[in-house]
Amino acid sequence: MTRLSQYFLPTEKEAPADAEALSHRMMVRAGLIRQVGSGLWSWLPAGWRVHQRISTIVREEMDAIGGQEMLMPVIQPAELWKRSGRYPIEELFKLEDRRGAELVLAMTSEEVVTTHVAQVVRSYRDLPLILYHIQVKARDEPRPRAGVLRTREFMMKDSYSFDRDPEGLQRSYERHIEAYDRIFERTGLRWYRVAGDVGMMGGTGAHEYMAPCAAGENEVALAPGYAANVEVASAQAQAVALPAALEAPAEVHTPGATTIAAVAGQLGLPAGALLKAFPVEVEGRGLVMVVLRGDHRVNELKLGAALRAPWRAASAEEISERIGPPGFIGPVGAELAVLLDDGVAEGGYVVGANRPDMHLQGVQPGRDFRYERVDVRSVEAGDLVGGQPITIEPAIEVANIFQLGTRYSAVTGASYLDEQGAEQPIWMGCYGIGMARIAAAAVEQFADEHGISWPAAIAPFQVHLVALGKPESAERTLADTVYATLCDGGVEVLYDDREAGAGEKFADAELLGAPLRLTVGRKALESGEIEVQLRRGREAQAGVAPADVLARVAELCRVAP
RNA sequence: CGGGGAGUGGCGCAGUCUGGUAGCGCACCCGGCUGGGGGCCGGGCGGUCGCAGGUUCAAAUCCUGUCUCCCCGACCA
Repeated sequence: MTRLSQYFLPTEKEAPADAEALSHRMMVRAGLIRQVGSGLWSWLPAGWRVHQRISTIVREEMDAIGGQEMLMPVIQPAELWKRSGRYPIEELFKLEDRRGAELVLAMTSEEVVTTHVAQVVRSYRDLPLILYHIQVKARDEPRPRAGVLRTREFMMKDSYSFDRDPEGLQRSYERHIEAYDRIFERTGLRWYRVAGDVGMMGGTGAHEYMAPCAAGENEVALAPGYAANVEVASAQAQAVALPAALEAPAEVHTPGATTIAAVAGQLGLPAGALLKAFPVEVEGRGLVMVVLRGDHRVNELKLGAALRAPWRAASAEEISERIGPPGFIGPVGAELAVLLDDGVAEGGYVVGANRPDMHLQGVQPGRDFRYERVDVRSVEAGDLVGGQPITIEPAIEVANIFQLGTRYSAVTGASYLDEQGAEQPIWMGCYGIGMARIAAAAVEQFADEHGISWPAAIAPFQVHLVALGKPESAERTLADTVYATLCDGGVEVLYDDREAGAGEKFADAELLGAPLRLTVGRKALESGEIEVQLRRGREAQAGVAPADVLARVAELCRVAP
């Protein structure tokens, strides 16, 4: 029962001046959210309805795979986080109580949930187990941005799976994939699941759920049958026309040419005919030289994964001392290990000669320098996967799933006794979904110049009922009747019973974006039919007699996007 | 953390350079008209100009400090 004349829905004609992202502008204008501070947002009644509908879908699908909902605190003892090694994370909010005891605001709940499981689970008979909660998360983001897309406080569903062994973890992980696929199918979003970075979580597998949209902070590489975050994507490089290798490398004078562009320009060659040397200092291994095609870029995440150790770019001093003059270094004759990127094909390349103002031409990898193959470059649009060119598009990360392994169970002593009575570590997975990002992604994907256009499954209201005509008029009386019918029929309906002009009411209806708009006015009185319009595409539908309105709405809700 | 920008009624802005009665549009309140795409007329309410200090006869305006917010980048377990 929601009458707009009484409803706290502060719509605005103009968006805040400093709002850039579409979802930020639209959600504020539509009266769904209001800012409290940087990265801190209130959800107003209509916005919270959207949020709740998303939570409900998530909850239903988590329950469907046997997840058990619980609730863990936002404020947690720092001790737990020190034990897990996550206390130094800069994004972790740290605070003290009045006695000076150290506390944190949880960004996720691995520490707490693992503690409970460690205390309770004793036997292999207690596993597997999936626990989850829908709770506030706090993260001291260096830069909150774009409305509710990146905030310092937000609601997240986080679930945790506990299994006896890696095979069990794999099964729990796959169950989550099923649940998440269904969740995103139900939300009506455009989405895809991509291979993700396992990062410092150090697990054995990770996927991210991505919703493509302009405001997205991630980039996803796509090809038929392939989708991966560019952070981890691999693809076959596009071919580049190369001069043949010379019988032996030949020196060429390249005065002042310290960049790929400068060398390519002086020699009249494409950048891809050069090799780029990127010396890095690797912990426990010392200086190594990463070599890529001149037109390729190093992907630092992939490099970190390939090196399997912390690393940093070598300093200019280290380069001068150990290799040669910066800007003119290359793998030939360098006395250090060379890691050659997969993007470098057979051919004769130009490389730095390790002497000032000199390069070498006709260099052939393998013949002229020894190397170890790695895949450390960033993929680019047009690279091939399975013979098909990839495209790269921005996307919002709306969920992620990780196979954690035994990292947290080891530090909290979460173990069980197997059939032989031997103590075994519990294998864990963790799985997150952000409700706010799903809402924002839906706005980003479907809004048009008139406003939001919600997928029916997460719309704040199914029906936006607009009453036109003077108060107390016959059309108002009819609208009241229609409203009562819809409410009695269990339809989620927002009734615009305000004393306002038609234009204002239609504009607000399109801004708020309910999938279905019903209009009761003079035309309805004359024709005996209530007008029906779908928000998506603003398509007028056949009218409906007041007596049939429930059936018609039910029918349209089934076909509405 | 680096770079850029902004704080003036609820929202969007002008005024600041060149110190001198704080303004405009929208919204809001009252009255009337209109009643199918943000309509019209008339009358109103509402602002210590982010905060603190300084200069001055006088500060939204000049100076110093400080807080907050936004955008780009870095970062993003």
